[in-house]
Amino acid sequence: MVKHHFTRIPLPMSTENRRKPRATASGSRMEEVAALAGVSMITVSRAINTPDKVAPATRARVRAAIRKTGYVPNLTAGSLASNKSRIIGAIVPTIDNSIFAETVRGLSDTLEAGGYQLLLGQSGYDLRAEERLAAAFLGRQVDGMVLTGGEHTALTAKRLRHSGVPVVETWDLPARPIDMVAGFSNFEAGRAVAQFLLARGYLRLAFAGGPDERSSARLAGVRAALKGVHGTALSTGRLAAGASFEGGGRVITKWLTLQQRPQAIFFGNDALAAGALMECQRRKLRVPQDVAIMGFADLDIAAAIEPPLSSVRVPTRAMGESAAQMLLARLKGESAGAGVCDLGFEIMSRAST
Amino acid sequence: MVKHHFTRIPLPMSTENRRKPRATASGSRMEEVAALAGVSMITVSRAINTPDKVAPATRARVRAAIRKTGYVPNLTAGSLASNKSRIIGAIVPTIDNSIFAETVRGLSDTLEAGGYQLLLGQSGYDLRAEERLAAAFLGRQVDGMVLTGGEHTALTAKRLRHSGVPVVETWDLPARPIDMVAGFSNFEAGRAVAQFLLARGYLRLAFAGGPDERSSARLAGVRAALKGVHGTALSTGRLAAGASFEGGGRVITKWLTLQQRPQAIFFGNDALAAGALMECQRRKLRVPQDVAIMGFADLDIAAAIEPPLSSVRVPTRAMGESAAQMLLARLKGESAGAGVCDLGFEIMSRAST
DNA sequence: CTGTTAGCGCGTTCAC
DNA sequence: GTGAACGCGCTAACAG
Repeated sequence: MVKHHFTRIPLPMSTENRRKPRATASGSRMEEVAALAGVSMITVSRAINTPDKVAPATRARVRAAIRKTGYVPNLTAGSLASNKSRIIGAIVPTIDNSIFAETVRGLSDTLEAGGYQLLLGQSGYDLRAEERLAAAFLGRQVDGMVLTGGEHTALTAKRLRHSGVPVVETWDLPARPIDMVAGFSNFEAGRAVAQFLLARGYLRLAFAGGPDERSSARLAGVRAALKGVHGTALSTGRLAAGASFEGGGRVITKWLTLQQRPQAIFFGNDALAAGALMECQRRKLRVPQDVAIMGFADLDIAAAIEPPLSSVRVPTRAMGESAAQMLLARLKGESAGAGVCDLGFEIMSRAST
Repeated sequence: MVKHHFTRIPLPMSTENRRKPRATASGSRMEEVAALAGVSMITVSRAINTPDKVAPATRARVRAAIRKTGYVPNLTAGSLASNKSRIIGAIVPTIDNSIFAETVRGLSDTLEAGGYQLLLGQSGYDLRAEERLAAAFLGRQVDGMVLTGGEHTALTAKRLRHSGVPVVETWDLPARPIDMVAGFSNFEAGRAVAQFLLARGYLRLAFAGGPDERSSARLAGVRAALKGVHGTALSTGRLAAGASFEGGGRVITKWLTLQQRPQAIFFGNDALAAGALMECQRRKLRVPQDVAIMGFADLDIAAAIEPPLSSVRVPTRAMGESAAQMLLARLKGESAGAGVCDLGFEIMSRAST
């Protein structure tokens, strides 16, 4: 009697037991295209990715076959094989706020033109959330990362440094960047605003901004400008994250209760400043006579509102575009690319100050 | 003499010629984790993806090994093997415009809570661009798609239908949806606005909106409401895509040149309407006595501006959240999920009308 | 310019 | 509860 005790005989699985080709309604595979065009798969691959390396006649046949089959390449498989995803991950605090939306738009437009796509995450100004998103993005083999600001958890920074993918930090000039930077100095912007206001005769200033790192840097800049200047004063109020018209209005309400009222208020962004301006309209307060108002970011509303709002023009869109270009350059192998790109800012003096 | 005429002897390639394990700075592979934990790869996989199916002790050892190695799973490889990417693709006209930004935020937040990520594309109101983006997203094996509006190229619709991935259209109620819908009726919104204005005694109306399909639907609704009502008139002006304060101001300038001036202007969005309002302030025109102004979307600025702006509250954020929930439900296998979700709208009557 | 071979890193399938 | 093999669909590396 034969004892059936085979300790593993690696028989090929019966065809029935093989994993079925996926029930993909999503169409044909490269193999079919190759068969139809009478070439090998690699030729199809090249006709798609590097058309120059394929003879024109062959290329035409492959293209025809692609059209006939309705073939859509599976980029996931391509990514796995090539270790290139052609995806860039970007993390912004929020997209509601037009200031970051512009940066995302610059990023997205430039990346799409370069054949890359944007995986977008919102951190909600929460560095833990940023950490989770960054990990998830790295797991997806993004080819590059764009972050907002220079403040991250230690783990985020470590992972990104070790990942080997190019990284661009935006919206600030971090003292110790992870990799590349496309930003401007929030500290210098704060200082410039304070100097501007001082020069116009406003000595008692107020600062009303968010709790984030960049806002803090601007506040530090304001402090630096005021330091040792006689007769100056600074009140500060931190607002919850986010930029609302309503929040700006509340600052005016609060301001009215103060004893020594500040002569000028520097807001963390134009939405707050515009909200304050509208509250002043409602209360018949004169701007800038009763209180001068300064915004930040120079959104469209700054020039449109009455009275026009002084603000700080920052390179919102340019930061996105530059970040994308720096990444694209690095990904093309131009490793020499500029490391830190200071895109500057500009004080826009209008009627509100 | 032996004749060396081997017509292909599949010798293993010499080790030197093998493709090198990628120069990945990005860390360890699952194999190393498995070795360290003394288990097989599949157990590591299960400890990550379906922890319940692994004994607690084993799970703990795997977790420790993951921590020690700093292992980050390669989701691309996982996607290829499982045919699931845990990525949702979304295409909006633009992200600059706060109205879509809110929807994207709702989407992103809900998807991230469900373990999915958002691949974002901007079409710039261009259906061809949408077509390209949709193809690229499908090629990336997205698990679901979210589109803005119900108008797409025939090819886009066909590809999406054939793809088998769940699709949600937002911001309108298409007559013939591709799959699911989370929106509201732009036609009815237009009609409701016209009826609202007529009821308040404004008979000569103007419509100033963008060139997109949803704007056209609202205009059609306005027309329907005016039809057969004696003494009414309608001027229309189409603005370039996008919503700027400045554009709204220009409408007022144009309006001043008209002979029979419309008594009320219905704008395609609040940015235009607010821009118009600010232009009126500048020109000392009284709102609504000289001209009534109606916005759309009920952005924050509508309630904040002076005079407060009548508008139509639309479920910007809810559309994003609902779209995400519908997709997540479908992806969990709850195929019964509601097909069309009309989230409605609400006329916000304020001082500008 | 075109083809052959091997394998990217993981999840699925079945067996135990 | 755990494991072994196979292959997802494509591209890198070579040879011709």
